[in-house]
Amino acid sequence: MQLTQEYREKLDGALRRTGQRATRQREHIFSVLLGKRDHPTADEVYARARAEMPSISLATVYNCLEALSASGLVKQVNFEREPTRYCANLTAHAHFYCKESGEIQDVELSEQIIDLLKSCLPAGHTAHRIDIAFDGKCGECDD
Amino acid sequence: MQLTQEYREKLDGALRRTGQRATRQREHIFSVLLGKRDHPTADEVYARARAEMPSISLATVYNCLEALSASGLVKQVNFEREPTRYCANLTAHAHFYCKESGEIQDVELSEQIIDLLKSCLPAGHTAHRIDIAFDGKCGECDD
DNA sequence: TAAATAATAAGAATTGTTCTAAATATTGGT
DNA sequence: ACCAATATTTAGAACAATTCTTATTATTTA
Repeated sequence: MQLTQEYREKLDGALRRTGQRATRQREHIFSVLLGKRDHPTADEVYARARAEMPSISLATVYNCLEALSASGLVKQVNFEREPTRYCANLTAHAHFYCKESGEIQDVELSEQIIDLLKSCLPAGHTAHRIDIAFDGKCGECDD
Repeated sequence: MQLTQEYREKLDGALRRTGQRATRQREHIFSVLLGKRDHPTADEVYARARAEMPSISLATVYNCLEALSASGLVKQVNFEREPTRYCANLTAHAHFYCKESGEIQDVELSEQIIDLLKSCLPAGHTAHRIDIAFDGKCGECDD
């Protein structure tokens, strides 16, 4: 899995802007996330990363995921107390988690509905992030 | 902190309905949550509970909080990877977390907006729970 | 190219939570 | 009220995800 020129520039720029260095490992982890757009845990990213870079360590995977999150290229997704998952979809979206199949899906949200949610906040409060997670049954698992 | 008759009946009924027993410890933990309606972590609940019941153990606190959640009287609230927090507010509401003050506030949501959110789901998907967490600055911390 | 700085690797440490097993409490049937 | 059956509590060990530590290696800057 090679990063296209476009994504490499995006990555280098984003890292530099946040005072971080572009390294082979960070590039590789980014390409792993772009390569299969499910919502892997750090362990899963580690397993996929090792396929092409056997010497990478789990600590480095965490480190890279943190660097990518800090640079704004990757989002961390949490469901209750489960391991953090990572995704490279940067559009405003929520997540749907089907406990039956274990599958996680992105749910696109309009600006409109985000604004509507923000309007529920008490005066003076400013939200710089909104996390929305649905729990339920997906189409396949639903009776 | 004594449970009112009303709340004791609510508790006993809810526990019985979910096949669980009413115990001194569960009553006490419930009263702790009703007594101060912030969003304490298990450790904080433990500290408060011990004030009146010094022999209670942390494992029991976790156990009671789990029993109360299972019975539907208490909600678990998670912010990213932080320790789970517990609250006895059962109305549909979101949470606002101010990282500056550390304060957590309930944000009431209308049925309308919940329905609107549900309507964003792909066909066939049913949500049996929606978690909404705002991150930002609250009125006092905002410039 | 050298010096300064940042990132990596490997494993130890930490944190919040769950598990285990023995002791205790609660419940339902007499 | 009493006994047996079952659930809960306690204390501490175990666990899983993540972070930290330190020496080594890579990247950047001058």
